[in-house]
Amino acid sequence: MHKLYLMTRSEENYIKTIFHLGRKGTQEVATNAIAELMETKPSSVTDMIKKLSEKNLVNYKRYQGVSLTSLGTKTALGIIRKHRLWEVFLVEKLDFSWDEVHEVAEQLEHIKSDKLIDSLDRLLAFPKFDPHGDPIPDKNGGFKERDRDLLSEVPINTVGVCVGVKDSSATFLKFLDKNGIALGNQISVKEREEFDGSLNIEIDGRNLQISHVIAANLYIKTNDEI
Amino acid sequence: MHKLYLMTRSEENYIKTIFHLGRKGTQEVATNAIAELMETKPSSVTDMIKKLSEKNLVNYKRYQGVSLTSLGTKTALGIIRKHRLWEVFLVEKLDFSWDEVHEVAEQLEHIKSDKLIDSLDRLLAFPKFDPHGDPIPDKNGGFKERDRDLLSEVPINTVGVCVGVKDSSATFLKFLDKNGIALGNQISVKEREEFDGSLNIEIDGRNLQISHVIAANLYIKTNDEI
DNA sequence: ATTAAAATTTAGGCAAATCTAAAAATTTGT
DNA sequence: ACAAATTTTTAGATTTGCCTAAATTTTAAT
Ligand SMILES: [Mn+2]
Ligand SMILES: [Mn+2]
Ligand SMILES: [Mn+2]
Ligand SMILES: [Mn+2]
Repeated sequence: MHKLYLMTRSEENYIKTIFHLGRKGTQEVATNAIAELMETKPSSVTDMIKKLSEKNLVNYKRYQGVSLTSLGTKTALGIIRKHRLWEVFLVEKLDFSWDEVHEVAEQLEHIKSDKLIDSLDRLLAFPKFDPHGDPIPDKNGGFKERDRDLLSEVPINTVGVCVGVKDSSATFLKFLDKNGIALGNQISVKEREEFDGSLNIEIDGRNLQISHVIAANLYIKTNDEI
Repeated sequence: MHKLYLMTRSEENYIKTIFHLGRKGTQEVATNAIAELMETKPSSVTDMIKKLSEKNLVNYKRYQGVSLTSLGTKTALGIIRKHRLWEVFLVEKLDFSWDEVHEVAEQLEHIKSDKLIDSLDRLLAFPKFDPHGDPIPDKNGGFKERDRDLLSEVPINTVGVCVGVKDSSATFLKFLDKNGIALGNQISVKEREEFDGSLNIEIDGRNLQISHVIAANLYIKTNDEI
């Protein structure tokens, strides 16, 4: 029934991009937004959208943007599941660092084999999150965003654990490495500088001053939950 | 220097096919042979050969067939290395059976990342042979064909170990499974039926009658070496 | 040595995925 | 409300990899 298996790599990349853009706003996804994220031209996007629409992967009305159908969403989740499982594999089994995995996972996510990905899942002991703290959809596409907050938005004296990054560019991740910030670290927010929004935090015992930009790209899971 | 990295999947598949066809005979590889193995048309092969020739991957003179250049050979060995390492991975780490790995490896062999393949090599403890008994080229493309003989061609009373298959189609491999024939098995040749070339062998203690066709697709490493 | 057969290449086309430039629709600003 | 700016789509090319059909070259058979 689902001919997901005869999708081209390009089609898969469009679907994935539309999924990511669609998550944030509740609006339809704009042609230009897709083009920008995929580093292609709007006219190319329009062409592809028409094809995806034919295949019932997206809802599309001219000039009105696109959204994924349920089939499209399912497809996107399948690709994201593969991407993130491969990222875990690279870190856990092949000793890649978290700033090296994305590029390779971009290739591996297009490998077609249900058995492969389910076996990989088992080998990795069914991980729930990837190396950047992003949730991994299960076999049926089910996944729960973890309850978490940007470090830049929690009140002073909040205590919690670093559970993810918003920006997962290699540049940012290497910066975090250099400053000894990693997922799993205990963090408490000591002070917020009103002038520039920088934070004084305690992380794994050490004191550290981080800019607002950094804080706005770190997710924390606070201890004070119900 | 080597722009191996900007080869398309199609180019890589042609190079790999030319390598495999070139191994056997010492002759140039024929256009039609490539077309048949790749299930494409001779005219398509000619088109691609021209492109590969431009890129200095094959030697080509019109109507005279092709052969790999040293760059082409190096490229082929790189792809074969990846293919076979992935096959080992699938069997050793993901519990695939030896008849299931080839199709997936056909996809995985095109993933571009030196770090990935070298780490995989390490994870697998630098295997020398793939699940079908074929040798795995090392990082530098060096590899030695194991000294072995077709079961159909050794004399009566030869004793040895089953080390490989010539035909590695799923059909043949499943047949071997069904008859309890696996790599590593001790084999001794008891009798050869002149009429049809079938063999009476002892394999891991059991007696078994196998047809000439089967024997002609099983490699044995004999015990009587220097 | 010719002729017939087979192998290979060329010529011309097609589909996918991209692009540039121009046209059309929508949104924004006053 | 209406012109200007922006966004999106269309039109027409290009590249890659493939195809069919026809022409060319090589090989095999008499
Ligand atoms: Mn990633
Ligand atoms: Mn990730
Ligand atoms: Mn194989
Ligand atoms: Mn193999």
